[in-house]
Order: sequence, then structure tokens, then C-alpha cells
Amino acid sequence: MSFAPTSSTWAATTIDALRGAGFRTGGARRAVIELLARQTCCLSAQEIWDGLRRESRPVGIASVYRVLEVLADLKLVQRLDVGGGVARYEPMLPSGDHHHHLVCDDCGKVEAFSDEPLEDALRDLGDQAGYDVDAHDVVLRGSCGDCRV
Amino acid sequence: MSFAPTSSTWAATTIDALRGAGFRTGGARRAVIELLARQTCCLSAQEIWDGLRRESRPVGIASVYRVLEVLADLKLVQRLDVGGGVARYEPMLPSGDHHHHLVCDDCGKVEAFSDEPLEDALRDLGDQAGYDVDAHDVVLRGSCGDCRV
DNA sequence: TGCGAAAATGATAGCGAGTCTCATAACTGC
DNA sequence: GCAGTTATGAGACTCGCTATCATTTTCGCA
Repeated sequence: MSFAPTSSTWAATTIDALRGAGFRTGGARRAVIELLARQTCCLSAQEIWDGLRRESRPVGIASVYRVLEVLADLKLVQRLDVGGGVARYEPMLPSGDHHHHLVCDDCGKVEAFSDEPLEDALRDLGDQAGYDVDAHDVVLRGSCGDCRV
Repeated sequence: MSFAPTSSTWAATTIDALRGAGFRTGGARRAVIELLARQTCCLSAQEIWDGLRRESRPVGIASVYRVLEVLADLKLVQRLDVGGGVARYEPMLPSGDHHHHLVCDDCGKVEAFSDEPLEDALRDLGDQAGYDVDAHDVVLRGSCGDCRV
């Protein structure tokens, strides 16, 4: 169980990828990307909006969603649902490394984990089913060590 | 890859479990349970509401959500997110058998699959992380055979 | 460096899933 | 049957997210 936190190069890579795809780079886009680059796990759009506002870099909520949509389409961020009707987003590293999530139903905490055998099993399954799988989410729910006491 | 469809005994078991937990059995509750029992894969609350309406068994949308909430709390149905901001529900069989989902991002189709090695891997992971896991969702996204042509 | 076309941004209205409230209807034990 | 309690349904409401559109910003090009 391990996960290398997002390096600061992700921001640069992402902005390059956007320009390569013909997008211009406005302030909102850069602000969202730079905030995401500093995170180690998933954030909701609201959390991103709050974070930017707290750093005195206010951005329209619509822009936050737009940036996230573009980034998700280009597979530069992963969008995932951990329940509660709120989508969460996190950087996708160019290395292809990624992780999945443990969600505590009691306190709402979200933790990351990664596991290579699990990835292998998932890859095989997609092939087997005739699907061209380009993303997979694994969410384990339960009570974390703290809440179970 | 296999999945035994929900048997009609699930409805009876579920109603018994509700009564055992001190709930009464009104018409809406029974209608939702009986409709769910006939499904082989997950349904959204709206689809359940539409289905009941189509069988001339109209039920308030609030009741549908209430029934689903109670059933999910008692672990008689599994609630899962396959994206799109809509929760889906499906019966949890007493045998403990369950399955996961392949979602086609193009046509929205949802298919079920199950895989024992995957279950083992997930069980091990939960233990390893110190979590008391009581549910897990695995969602593979991509293009299905039909859409990829 | 300055211009203009085209894209990005932000405020706000709109949409839809899901929840809350409360008066009414139905169930259950007696 | 009756009374007490629970379930139900209509509709108002919340909130995450999207669509719209006027304004601002970016960037190729002279």
C-alpha cells in the first residue's frame, strides 16, 4: 500500500497538454491546476472552489466545473464517485500510477491505497469482457480503525 | 463471469427481515421490494418509480427513496454509484453472492460481472488496511463491444 | 507593441436528484 | 372493530451541477 504524491511537474505537464490540445491558458484554469497539483488525494469541486477562495484567488464555480470537465476528458484528472452525490477529482500521473479509495461510512474520511495484483486482475477482467476499459474505480466502504473503536 | 439472477425468495426474505426489525409492511414498501426482486441488475430510484407507475401501482417518489434507504441500512439492497450523479440499487442476496459493473461511457449501458479472485483480493486489502469493510464497489468504465465498432 | 478574432471567465438562472415536512391513510396489537 | 403508531404521498425545498450570455483575456499576426 503506497502512493507517491503528485509531483509539481504534473501542473506543468498538464498545462502543456492543454496547449497541445489547442486550449488557451486563462487564470482560472491555471489556478485550479496548481491547486490540484498540491493535493495527494481527491477533492470535490466545492473544496477546490473554497481552497482557491481561501488563497484570495477567487474563481467562478462554473469555471471550476469547466476546467475539471476538460481535464477529465483529456484524462489528466480522474473523476470518481465515493457516494454522497458529490464527484471528486484527482490528478492522473503520466506514469499511469494510480490508486483507489477506502471510505469510512461513519466519519466520511477518504484514504488512498494501491495494489498491483488488483490492477492486474482488473485489466484481465476488462479484456475478458470485451470492453476497452479506460478507467476503473474501486471503492471499499466500511469503518476505519478510528471509528471502529 | 456469471451471476445467478435474484430469486423470488429474496422478496420474502426481505419482508421478513423488515418485520423482524420492527417495520410494518405497507403497500409502497412491498411494491418496491417486489419490483426489485424481479431485476437482475441495478436500477435507479427513478426507474423504480417509472416501473411501478407503468404497472399501475403508483407510489410517491419520496416513498421509493425511503424504502431504498431502509433496505440499504439493513443491507438488503446494495446502493452503488456508476456515475452521472444517480444512485442505483440492487438486491443483496442472502448467499452473499454479488457482482460488479461495467459501464459503457458511450451508450450508458451497465453490465454485471463477478469474479472470485477479485473478491479475494479485495477482502485481503480491507484487512490489510485496518478497515472493517462491509461493502465494495468496482466499476470499470470504457467502451463496450458495440460502441467500439 | 498593438489589433482583432476566438476562447475563457464569472454571475446567474435553470435543471434534476434527492430530502424534508406534514396532513392523511394504512397497519397491527388488543 | 379501535386506538395508537407507522407508512404514505404531495409538494416545497436543498444542493450539486450545467447552460447561458455578456464581458474579459489570450494569442497569432502584422
